[in-house]
Amino acid sequence: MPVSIQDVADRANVSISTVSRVLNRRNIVNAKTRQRVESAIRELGYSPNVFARGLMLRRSHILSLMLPDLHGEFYSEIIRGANARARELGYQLMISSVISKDDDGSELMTALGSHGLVDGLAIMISEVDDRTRDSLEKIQIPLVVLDGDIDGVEHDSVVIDQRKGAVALLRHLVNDCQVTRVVFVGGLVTNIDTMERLSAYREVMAEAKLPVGPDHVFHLDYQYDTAYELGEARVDQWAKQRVGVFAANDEMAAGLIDAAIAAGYSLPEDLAVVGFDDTRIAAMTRPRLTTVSVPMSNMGATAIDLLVQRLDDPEREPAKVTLESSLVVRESCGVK
Amino acid sequence: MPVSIQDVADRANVSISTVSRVLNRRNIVNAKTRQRVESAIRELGYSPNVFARGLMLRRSHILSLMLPDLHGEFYSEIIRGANARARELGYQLMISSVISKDDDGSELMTALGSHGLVDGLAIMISEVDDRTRDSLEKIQIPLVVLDGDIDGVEHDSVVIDQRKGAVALLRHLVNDCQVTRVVFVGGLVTNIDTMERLSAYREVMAEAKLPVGPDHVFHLDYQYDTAYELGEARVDQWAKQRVGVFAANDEMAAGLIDAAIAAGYSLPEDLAVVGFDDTRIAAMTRPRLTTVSVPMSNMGATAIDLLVQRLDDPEREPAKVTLESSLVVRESCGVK
DNA sequence: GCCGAGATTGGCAGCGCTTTCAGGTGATTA
DNA sequence: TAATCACCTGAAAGCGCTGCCAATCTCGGC
Repeated sequence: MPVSIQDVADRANVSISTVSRVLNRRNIVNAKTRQRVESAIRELGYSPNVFARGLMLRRSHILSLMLPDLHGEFYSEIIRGANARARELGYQLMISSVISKDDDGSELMTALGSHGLVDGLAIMISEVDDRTRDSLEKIQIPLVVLDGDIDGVEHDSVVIDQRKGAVALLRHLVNDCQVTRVVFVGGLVTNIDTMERLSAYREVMAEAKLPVGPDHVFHLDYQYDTAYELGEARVDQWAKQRVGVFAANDEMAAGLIDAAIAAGYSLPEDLAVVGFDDTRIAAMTRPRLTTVSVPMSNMGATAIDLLVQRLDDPEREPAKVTLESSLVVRESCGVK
Repeated sequence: MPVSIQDVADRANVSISTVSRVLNRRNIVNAKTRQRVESAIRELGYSPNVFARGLMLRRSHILSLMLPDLHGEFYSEIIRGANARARELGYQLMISSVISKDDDGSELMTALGSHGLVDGLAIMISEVDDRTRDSLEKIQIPLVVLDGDIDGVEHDSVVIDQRKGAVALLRHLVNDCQVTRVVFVGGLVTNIDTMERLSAYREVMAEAKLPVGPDHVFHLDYQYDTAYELGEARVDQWAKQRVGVFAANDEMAAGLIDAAIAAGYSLPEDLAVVGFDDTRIAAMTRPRLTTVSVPMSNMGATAIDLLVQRLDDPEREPAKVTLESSLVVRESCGVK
C-alpha cells in the first residue's frame, strides 16, 4: 500500500495539515518544520494521491485532445505539439480519436472520462453534426476548437489561415507556372478545409479570369489511391493543355503525380501539380511538391496554451488565434 | 455544480447506497427500485465523479503510453492502435513522449500523474539507462514494454520479430537480386533495433559467404538527410559493383535512393536499396521500396491488451507476445 | 511580569463514492 | 403463532486530501 500523507505526518511529527501546507507550497510553514516534512517526504518517496486531491480541488491537470482520426502525419504532429506544450505547463494529455457518427454523444462524455476527469478539452471536428454540438454544449469545461468553429457553444479557437496560403499557392501556379487552367481536387463537400480551399481556388480563378467548369472541380476523399485513379482517368486530357492541378492535400497530389508519371508524362513539363500541408510526403515525391506549409504542431501547442490560459482566467473573452500558412515552392509546378 | 450521487438518491427516493449499487451493476437491487434510480440518473444526466470513485476503487481506467518520441509514422501508428483498443476495453489513453536523458526519474513519475493516476503503463524505450530502470522498478502498476526488455523489472512485453523479417529481406536481396555484396546502414550502436537488424545482416552474410568489411557497416541516425549525404559520398563506389544497400528504416532508404538518382544512377539497375518498416514513404519513393512490414498499430493494441489482462489477473505469469514482421517486395531491389 | 499581535500548528468537516453491517420486510416452516 | 430465512435497503465508516477555524506559541512593548 502506498504511503499516505498520514505516514509523512507521523514521520515528521506533525499533523497532516502541516504536511498538506508544505505540499501546496505555502510558505506559512516554519522553515525548520518544513525541512523536516520535506525530508520525510523524500525518505518515504511520498507523492500525493491524485484522486483525493482531485476530489477536493476539482482539478486533475489532465487535458483531453480529441481528433477526428489518428491516422497520418497531420494528426500526429498536432499531438506532438500539444503533448510537448502540455508537459511544459504541467499538464497531462489524454488522446482520443473521433466521435463516431452513430453515437448519441455519450461516447464523447465517456471519452472525457465521465464528468470531471479532464480540466479542458481541445477538439478538432472535421464535420460538425448536431449531436456533437449538443454534447459539447453541455460540457462545463474550457473548450478549444481546432481549425473550425461550433455555433452556439462558447469556446476559444485556433485556426489556420489556409486561405492566405492557398491564395499564394494558386497565384504562384497561375502567374509563374504557365498553366492554361487549374483544376481543383479536394475532399468531400462537407469537409471544412476543402471548402475553404475551394473558395480560395474560385477567388484566384476569378482574379485570373480562368474558367471554372464542372470538370474542373473534383471531390475525392483525401487518399492517395483515389487520386491515383482520378489521375489515370484524366491525365491525358490535362497534359494536353498543361493544366495546373491543385490537390487539397499532399497525399492526393502524390497520387496524381504518380499516375501522370505512370502514364508516361513528365512533370513539371506536361503538368503542374501542387499539394497542401507540406507533410513528409511533399519532399519525397519526384518532382518534389510545391505545397503550403501548415503549422500543425504549433496548432496543437497553441490549443493547449489557450486551454491553460482560460483555466487560469475563466472570465477572459473568447480568443481566436490565427496561425499563418505559407507557400513552399519546390519543383512540381515547374519554377525554380 | 455537477450532480452528485446524493441528488440522484433524493430524486429516486432511495439512499445513496442503493444508487451506488445500481451503478455497479449489482443485480441485488429490486427491479422496480432499480428502474426508478436509473431514470433519475438519466433525467439528471448524472455520471459518477471519477475522483471519488478512484479514491475508493484505486482504479482510474486510464492507461499511459510512453514513447521515446512522437515524431513520425511509426509512433503515430502505435498510438492509433493503442487508442482504439483502449477505447474498446473501456480505458482512456494518456500519451507522453520520452523521458529526457538528464532527468532524475522524477519526470517519469510526473508523467504518470504522480502516484496512482494511471492503472498501467505501456512504455517503449529506445535506449535503456539505469535511471529509467530504477524509476520503472519502483512503479507499482502493471508494465508492458514495447519492443524491448528491461532487466530486473517484472513486466509483460510485446516484441516484433524483426529478425525473421530482416533475414527474409536479406535473403531476398542476396539470392534474388544479383548483388555482389550488401552494405548495412543503421542507426546508432546503442539502438536496439539497429543491433537486431545488424545481427540478422551478419547472419545472412555469413550464410551467403559475402564479405562484411569495415566499409560495409554504417551507423547514422535514421534520418533522410544524413543518409542522403552518405549516399552522395558512396554511391559511385556502390554502383560500380552493384551492391545491395540494406537501410534500417525507410527514411534512410529514401535518402539513399534520392542520392543515387541525383548522382545519375538508375535504380534498381545500378543499385538495389531496401528499407525497413513499410511506412507510407516506402510506397512513395521511385522505385518503390522493398521493405519489411512491421505491425505497428497492432503492437500498440497488443500492449493495451496485455495491460488490461494483467489488471484483470495480477498473478498471471509474465507474458511475451511476439508479432511477426513480413517481407514486402516492391521494385527497389530489382525483382518483379 | 503581563498582554495582544502575529506566526504556526492541530483539529475537524467534508469532497463523492463504495462497502460492510445491521435492520426491516414478507414469506416459509415448525 | 412464533421462529427462520432470503431479500432489500439504509446508516455509517472511511478512501486521502484540503481548507477553515481555533488553539498554541513567541515576542516586543508597556
